[in-house]
Amino acid sequence: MRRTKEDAQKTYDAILDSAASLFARNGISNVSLEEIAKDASVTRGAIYWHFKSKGHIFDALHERIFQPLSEIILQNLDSEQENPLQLLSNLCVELLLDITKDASKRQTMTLFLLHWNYTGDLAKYKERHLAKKEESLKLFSKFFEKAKAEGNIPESADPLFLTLSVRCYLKGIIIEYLNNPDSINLEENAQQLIVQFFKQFETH
Amino acid sequence: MRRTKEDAQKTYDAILDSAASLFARNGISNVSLEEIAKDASVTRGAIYWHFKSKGHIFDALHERIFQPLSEIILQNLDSEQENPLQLLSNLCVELLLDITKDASKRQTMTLFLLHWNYTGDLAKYKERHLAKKEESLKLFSKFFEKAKAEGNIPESADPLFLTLSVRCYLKGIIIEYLNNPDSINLEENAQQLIVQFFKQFETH
DNA sequence: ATTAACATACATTCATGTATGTATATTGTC
DNA sequence: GACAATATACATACATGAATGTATGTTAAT
Repeated sequence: MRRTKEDAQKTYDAILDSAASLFARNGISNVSLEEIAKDASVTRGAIYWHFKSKGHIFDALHERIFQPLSEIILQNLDSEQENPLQLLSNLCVELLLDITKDASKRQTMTLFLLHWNYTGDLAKYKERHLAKKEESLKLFSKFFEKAKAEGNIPESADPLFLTLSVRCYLKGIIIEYLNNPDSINLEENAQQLIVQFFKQFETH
Repeated sequence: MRRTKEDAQKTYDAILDSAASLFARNGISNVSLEEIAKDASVTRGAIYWHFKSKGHIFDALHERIFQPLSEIILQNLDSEQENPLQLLSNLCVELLLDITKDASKRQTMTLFLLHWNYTGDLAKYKERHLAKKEESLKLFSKFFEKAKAEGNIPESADPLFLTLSVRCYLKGIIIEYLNNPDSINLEENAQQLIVQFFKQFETH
């Protein structure tokens, strides 16, 4: 039953898709390879052909996801139209709205914000994954550096510190939403949540 | 080997202590009853005597924890000394500092903010636990209601909405800290993180 | 005497990993 | 361009271990 290379790529993707969906719903350690296989309409044999273990699947998912994220941020950073704080604010709002619309991204977020848990088998990936997250999140501080350069925030402000603040706020909102979507109507309130938050940066 | 009632209570507590510690470190489904038993210096027999299952232990932990939390908030709410926004701000700072100091509270937070995951066996507890969290978190809005009554925030502001915002921010900070403590120096920065955040509520 | 508070032993299930089978794409050779 | 040789892309079968739940044994408090 040997398949063509394209076929193989398809099953590879199907396995990752199923894994992402199941991991997000049930948590990594509550999902068996058998479940993933069934969901992807293959057997465990196929999974073990493409991946060494469940941990390896998890690692592959991380790869597939964090590449695009950094690129989006960089793209936004490049556009020089408005003032950087406004840009960052808009980016945050879009990110939140995106999650409500795109099920795949929602799964991803759920997986890496809620069900991460790097114990046992997954321990070996922790450092590398954290490093990658750090790297992409550091891009956020560029917005504040620009804002500082243009005088939109006071000289005394520390870009890294403000970045941390935004990160935590965003993370909190997203996690709250993923945890129980009924508690926030993100589609309605994302805009206001962010705008209200950014008022703390107004110079007066 | 029948023990006295006090002895029984001690092993009951020891089991919960061990479970909290191990659950927080490794995630609920990555901890076996055998591990808990060993850590508590008993056998699985003792655990099955006191609890029906691992899920039941989890549920008992939830009980043991969320009672005190509500009480703390209510206590703070009662003191009428300063303006309510200042009170809330201080409460938030203290809560953050507390987590850095008190290992037990840190475990609790880790367990219920990070490793919650109500799937399979735990599904039956989800609704009740969420309701209890909702209840205790709604107390936060009382601060904003007071602030509104005293004219510290504009008439147009919605207490529930502002509460949501604070909740998300706090949650984000705590989770970021629990996730990797190296990324935030909470002991140093808690104060500033909160003060900066509360600037958005200043009327000007 | 009875039952509470466990400890021990066992039976079962489930997930993982590996070994093996197999059909077909692909590659090299003429 | 036909044909064999080989590696690929899986499926199937099995072996192992770990975790759970339960049944039963034991001891001392009540």
